[in-house]
Amino acid sequence: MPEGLEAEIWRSALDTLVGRTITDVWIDDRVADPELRVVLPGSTVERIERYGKVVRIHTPHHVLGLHFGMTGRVIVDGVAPIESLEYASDKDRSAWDRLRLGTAGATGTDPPALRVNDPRRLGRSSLDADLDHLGVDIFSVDADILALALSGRRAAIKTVLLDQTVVAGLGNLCADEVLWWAGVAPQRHVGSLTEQQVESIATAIAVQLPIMLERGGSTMGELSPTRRQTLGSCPYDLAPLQRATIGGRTAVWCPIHQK
DNA sequence: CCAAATGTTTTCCC
DNA sequence: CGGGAAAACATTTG
Repeated sequence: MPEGLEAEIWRSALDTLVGRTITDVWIDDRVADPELRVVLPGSTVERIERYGKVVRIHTPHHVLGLHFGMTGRVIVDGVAPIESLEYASDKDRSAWDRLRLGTAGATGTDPPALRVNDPRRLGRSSLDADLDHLGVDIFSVDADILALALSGRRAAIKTVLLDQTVVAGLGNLCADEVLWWAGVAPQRHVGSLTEQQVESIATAIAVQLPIMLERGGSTMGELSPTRRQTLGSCPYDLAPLQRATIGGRTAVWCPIHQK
């Protein structure tokens, strides 16, 4: 579930922690840096930042980076800003918690201020990780920047858009959604795209992602999870949607208007 | 039992 | 060192 849009929703929700002092740190050492429990207690949350799919919690001397893998979710003061459809039968199983932070101040001690819950354990919590390897953030894309980021790449556009070193924050759902709006087929190789097509992709990123964010995240596009799964008809021209594996991920697209 | 799942990372080959 | 493809990772759900 978590793509850049979900990370942004969680960043926003985590703003409530700013100014609080971290008192308790509990982590699953398999997916979190053990140093966290040494350096975080006693430090104050200064600000919350997001870059790509990573949420960063700044304290005076360290930055706690949260990456959510495929199934990570955030619970703030006992409330989940996003309710995942996946694993919905038992979503609050505490055995799936990978990180818990308790804070002094605002709320009592009972629900941890922050829980990261991740059944599949593909997410990671890191300390002072750098972002150098990431490409342009999804909310900073324009046509020129995208053209530059794509230059030198030859693989299918869908694959390249998912590469976090090219554009940081696009996941499988948003990538398909963007290409659907841009009218570009996912298997098209980057080198074969016209300037106009690259521009359309940049526009789709700039226009549609904020709309999806407002609606609640990467599952709120025209190619909804239901439509993807049932392979219904294209909402634009009613042609039957197609599905294939591209770059190791499931791609869904309209064979008529996506060229 | 099998396939698939919203994401990286690693490995191997050019 | 870089691009690309495929496998690996871990766990649950349908």
